[in-house]
Amino acid sequence: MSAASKYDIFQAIADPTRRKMLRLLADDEMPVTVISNHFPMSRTAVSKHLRILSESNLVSVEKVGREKRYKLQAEALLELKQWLSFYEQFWDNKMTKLKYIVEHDESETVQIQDVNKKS
Amino acid sequence: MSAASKYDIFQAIADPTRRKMLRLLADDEMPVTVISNHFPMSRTAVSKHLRILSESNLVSVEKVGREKRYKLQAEALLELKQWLSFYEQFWDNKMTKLKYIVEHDESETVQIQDVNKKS
DNA sequence: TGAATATGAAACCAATTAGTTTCGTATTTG
DNA sequence: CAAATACGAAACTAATTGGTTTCATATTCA
Repeated sequence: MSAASKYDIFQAIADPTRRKMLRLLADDEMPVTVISNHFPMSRTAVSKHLRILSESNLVSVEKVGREKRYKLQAEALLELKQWLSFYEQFWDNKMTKLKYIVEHDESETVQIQDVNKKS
Repeated sequence: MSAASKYDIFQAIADPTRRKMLRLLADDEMPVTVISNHFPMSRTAVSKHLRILSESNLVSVEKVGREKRYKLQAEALLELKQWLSFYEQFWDNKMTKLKYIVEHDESETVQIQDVNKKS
């Protein structure tokens, strides 16, 4: 597929500014200058963030005339989803427990914390 | 609930060492010394990583005698899942497209890349 | 063609991060 | 009680990060 991503996706989304950029690009693709209007930093700084997002394949770039359109590539987030999926078993267990408590009406008001209590 | 997490969860999982620690603790809770046997760094360094995981509520600590048992708190990852869920709409679109291609047998061998091609 | 626009590379800087070693304090055990 | 064990705080360091400004290049437009 594309070149091996130099940047870790976990690293890429660690920065709040970059997460906001992804969210912005989810609405529409746009060039650097437009993107930088949404952030309190220089266009160059924005450009650097975009490079990191690009190197982790979270955004793609298309040159149109003298501008470069940055576009969200959400599929890159599948790696994150996959990573997360391993841990779902733990929530599932909690959910199962919670479901049990609710169904057996062990208390009047269900307190989420109770799910974690030692039995 | 617990004290406001000083550490961002995105930040916490950005580090590969910390991700490995979470994976290790998924198998069982254990004290620092045992954990540090799995990593090529000092016990103190491991301890610092655990503090970050702890401050983002990804692990909890229970003091047992002179040791402290670190335990995975996978529910903290729900924040990540929620963040991710917003972007699922994009994969879903791709999936819908792929499903269409498969069902209408547009080519002998389905090439995943085709899904992204301009129409 | 010449001015304006869009962009990133380069050099630089301050703050943060991930590690180290050294030391102090609990707790257990002989 | 004294020695051993478990742990983190403190002080320090090197590398990385997130930002800056300045400059060069490509493209468009009048």
